[in-house]
Amino acid sequence: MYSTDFTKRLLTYRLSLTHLKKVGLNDVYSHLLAGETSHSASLIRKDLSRLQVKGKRRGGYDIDTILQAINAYFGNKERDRIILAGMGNIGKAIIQNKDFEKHNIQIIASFDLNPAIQRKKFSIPVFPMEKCREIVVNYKIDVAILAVPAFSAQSVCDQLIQCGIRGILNFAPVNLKVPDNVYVSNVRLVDELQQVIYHTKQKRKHGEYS
Amino acid sequence: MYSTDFTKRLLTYRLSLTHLKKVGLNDVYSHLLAGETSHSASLIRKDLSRLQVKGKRRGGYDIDTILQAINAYFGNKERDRIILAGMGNIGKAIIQNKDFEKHNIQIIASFDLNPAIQRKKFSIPVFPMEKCREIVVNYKIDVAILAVPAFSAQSVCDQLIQCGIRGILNFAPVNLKVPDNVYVSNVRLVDELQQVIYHTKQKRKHGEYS
DNA sequence: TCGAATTTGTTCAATTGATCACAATAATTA
DNA sequence: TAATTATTGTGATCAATTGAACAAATTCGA
Repeated sequence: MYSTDFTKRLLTYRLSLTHLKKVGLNDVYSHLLAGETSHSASLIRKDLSRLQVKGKRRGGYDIDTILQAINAYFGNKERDRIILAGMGNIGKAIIQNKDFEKHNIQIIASFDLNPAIQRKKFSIPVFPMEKCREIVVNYKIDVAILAVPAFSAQSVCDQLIQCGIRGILNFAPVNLKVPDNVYVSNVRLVDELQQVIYHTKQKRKHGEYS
Repeated sequence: MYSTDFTKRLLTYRLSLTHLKKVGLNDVYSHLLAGETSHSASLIRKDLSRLQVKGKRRGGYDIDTILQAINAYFGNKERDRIILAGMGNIGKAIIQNKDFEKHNIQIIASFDLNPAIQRKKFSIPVFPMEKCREIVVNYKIDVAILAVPAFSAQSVCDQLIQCGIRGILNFAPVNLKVPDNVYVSNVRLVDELQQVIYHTKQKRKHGEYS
């Protein structure tokens, strides 16, 4: 299986390529894409080669061909349906984000422990956790976004897995414990920011300009 | 300079260690921390060695010592002050998040192009972009969170840099172009989710259980 | 049509990063 | 106290990933 870095780079390429296409280009050179994505040209060529995308020598690569290959890699034929656990600030921000729809990802339902929130109206239905199994099973859901407070994250995570969830995007600042047939990816906003702060300070110290 | 992976791991360790401490532990073995963080025990020992944290042979490591070393590594003496650009869904979710405060990061001001939003009351003041330079200079701000829509991301980014910002945490689905004395880290929610979906499917195919 | 210029595709080398393995050391038990 | 067990700390090895370099191919211009 390919490394997660490879997979991540593909999404970076896709972002730049859709942009370049919008700007009016039909072809790219590896150098051009390198400038856009800050990956080296030779690495890009290697990645495209792994995707079995052929370029024309001296002619560059056809953008649509690359985009199709990337989408095929992610299996973007069918629409992916997922659920959301936690309707706090982050949860709300997520369901209001239109980008998921654009990429054929649909959040079909949300869960929250708080009955007051269950009663409020959102763009998607909000259920109590007890409803989780029913929905996961009926709609054959594999993936969940976990956006609950830290103190309940592990417990909600366990419930999700119990219901059949096999992939989790976790926003809670917790290192979840899961069986190894479950895939977890963490988005830790504080950590991300702390890293930016750290590396910014480092650049000031060691950077070429200072 | 150390790799970003190392820096990221330290924050993972910190998360588990504060948890373990809360649970009542004073010491950890590298194996234990390995189980919590899903990094190998030997890698953890190497990392701690790089941090110049000494353990006791057969006695493990003192949790507080590690935590102090990690915090020292990130220079957590002084409070870090940053700004936020964009008061949409993500921006609002960020200022409502209490975790930043807990880690001594203070968001001192926010900026938004929309005058209606500027007039609303939030926990921090919201200014028009024209005020940016004044605040960045007066308060000596280095780092900004960029949470504006994709179409204006590059332009706002340019303005931030123009005002003196040197580190950016970017939430817009755009590959920003910045001079190389500026550090950028991207949080791409759609990409993160797409990766989870992809790897979850892969696990179903190739995983040990299936 | 021929040559020059340019870009891909791929091999090779080198660096980096992680794991392995084990010596050193400390604690525990008999 | 001596033997045994458990854990750190690190040198050596192994693997993976990236970058460099160059041959092959295509286009363009003269």
